[in-house]
Amino acid sequence: MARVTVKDVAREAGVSVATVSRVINQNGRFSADTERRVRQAIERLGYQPNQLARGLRQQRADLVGVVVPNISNEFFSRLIMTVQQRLFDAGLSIMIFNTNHSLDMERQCYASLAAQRVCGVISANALEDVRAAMRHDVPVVYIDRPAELAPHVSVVMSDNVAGGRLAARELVRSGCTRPLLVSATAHFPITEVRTKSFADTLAELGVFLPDDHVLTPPATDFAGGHAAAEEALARGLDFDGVFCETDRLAIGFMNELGEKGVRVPADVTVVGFDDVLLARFGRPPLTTVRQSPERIGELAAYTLLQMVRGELAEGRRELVPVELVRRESTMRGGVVADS
Amino acid sequence: MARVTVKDVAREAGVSVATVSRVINQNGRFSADTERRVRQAIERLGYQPNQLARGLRQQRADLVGVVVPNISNEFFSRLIMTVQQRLFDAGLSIMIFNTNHSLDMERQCYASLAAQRVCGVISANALEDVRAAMRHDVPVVYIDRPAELAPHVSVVMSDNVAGGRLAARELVRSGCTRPLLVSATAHFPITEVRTKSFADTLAELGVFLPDDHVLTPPATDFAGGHAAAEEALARGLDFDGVFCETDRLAIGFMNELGEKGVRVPADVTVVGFDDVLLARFGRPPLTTVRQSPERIGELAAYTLLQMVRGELAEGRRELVPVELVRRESTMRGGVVADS
DNA sequence: ACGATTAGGGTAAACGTTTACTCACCCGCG
DNA sequence: CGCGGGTGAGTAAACGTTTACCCTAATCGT
Repeated sequence: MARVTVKDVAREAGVSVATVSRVINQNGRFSADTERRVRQAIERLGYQPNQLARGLRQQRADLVGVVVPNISNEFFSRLIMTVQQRLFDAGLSIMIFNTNHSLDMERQCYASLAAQRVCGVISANALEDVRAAMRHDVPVVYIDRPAELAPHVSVVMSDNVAGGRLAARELVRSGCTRPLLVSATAHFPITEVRTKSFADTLAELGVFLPDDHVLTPPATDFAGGHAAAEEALARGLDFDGVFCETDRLAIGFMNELGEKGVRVPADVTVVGFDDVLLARFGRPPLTTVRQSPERIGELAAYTLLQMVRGELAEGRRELVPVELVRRESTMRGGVVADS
Repeated sequence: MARVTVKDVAREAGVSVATVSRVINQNGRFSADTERRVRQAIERLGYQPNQLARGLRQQRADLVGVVVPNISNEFFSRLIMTVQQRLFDAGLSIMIFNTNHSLDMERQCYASLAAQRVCGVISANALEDVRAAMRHDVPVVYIDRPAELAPHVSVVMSDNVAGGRLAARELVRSGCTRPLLVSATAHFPITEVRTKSFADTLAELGVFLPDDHVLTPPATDFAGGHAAAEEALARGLDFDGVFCETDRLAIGFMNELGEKGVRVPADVTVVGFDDVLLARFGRPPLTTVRQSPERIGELAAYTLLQMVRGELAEGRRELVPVELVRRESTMRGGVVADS
């Protein structure tokens, strides 16, 4: 299986390599007849341009780096799927890196991306400045990071202020007067904004959130929620409503409540954040603030494309709206499943 | 930020480019003193070798392609995390593609990987022959695909025969005499093996699985399980135990049963497959056949590395053991949460 | 003492593209 | 009829590495 190069195609089509290149990239001039001959030759030989050579010549690869803290978090995997789809359609491949929330790993990722001469980077929950780390002024889109805008630096994130407010209002609406907060800030700094907005809104509504009603479990997944519920019950905290800053926290929390005979929503109402697939199919179905990784990914990809093409000089900031999805976990008067 | 090349390093260190290259790649000969000078120069200039140029020269990139059907499936995301970690440690970057179970998309992925001149491919649940599609005899590790071995072609998968048997035995042990099967074969051809082994074992144990007790929902996630349970109840099927070929199917199934007042495990016992994170924290905690994407990923990465380095001529087949994790969903005599 | 070997390192070709320069030709216009 | 401009296409340089080949000096064996 000898590799077929542009030279072979040129010979086969009876033209020069320059012409072949021009046809492939649709720039420069060539006659319709020549184009046909070249395309036929490409087809016949099964030619595939060597991206390495192309990248070397153009001083950048048709490749973008995507850096996320935890790919097995549904938010990020869904984000990646849309980003990949959109960029693929634009002829770009993506290179995904997982940092495990580690700064060290993040640095290594940026180094690797720099070595690959990627033409752009999308970084979610970045702990560090990408361009500084890469020593290269490649376009960057930050997701869920409060970075300053700059030329070639954009930011996309959910409207966490609105999110926190929606959660607080829904909890109060469901009759909650003694709230509890399960925080995710330890792993996701951005959620600090949610927390603040949630607390502020509660205060506005005249509901008090005591300091010891703020739990910060060691993880933000089911196990974390489970642990938080255990702790709340063990410490004998008096609460009738919970805001978990992540659906997985909320689901773990609810399940542990169930184990201990505390009923949701009868005894405690619960609001999550994200709207993961399971939120709808859990028991009870979870009321949550939906953020759309698809929409965020779409915007990130679109923005990056613009920057890569030089169509966007200044960098932009996008705040993606969130929406409350009301389900059983906050429906006090609603249907409570069996039991 | 002008790119610094090997030439700059050579000048800075007072040696030739060849020497710099030799030091970086640790081949050829050079004195300890020279090495020190070169390393210092690299450090001072912040030099990072251009992977594109390197790849072009060596006729292959230090890059491996990873192709999966659905990255937001926990099995695959965990698989990817270990693969990435292992290969990264070996100096390789990975390029992930998501096919959405689409043959068309899969073909495009292989084409893209061929264009990138990757040095290896790991493909999970492949629908097609990778090397044929790539027109290039790059080393390949298939995951969960019953491919024929060949030079540079290896296969890693869970022991689905044992898995199906474990599930059947556990269901029968839990007292099930009227089993139900929720299949995933429509999306994951490999699970046909599970199905067969499950059915065979039931037969051996003298338990009959009627044809109309095999459900094949349109999806293999929570929604699919939900739908399957709805269908089973609507059709008035008489069953007291269920094997769902995926944990997500099982969880969706259980939750819908709960909605309808059917108790697990009192009325129906349930066995899943995978052992996703949630299995342990669900209500009730799910008995399941654990397969380890980490172990599979590790093996796949290791095998690919060997093939890439030419240390493994013939291709090998690895069958990764599975294990039964018994939890509440099959514990008839056990503690049943409230209700 | 002298040829053979080895250690250390330099020179330049090659990898497969893209693209800046060319150049030949044709057409239309004065 | 001469000439300017446009059209189509070829030539060759350049991108940043790696490595085959070569050269010099030193070491070693007899």
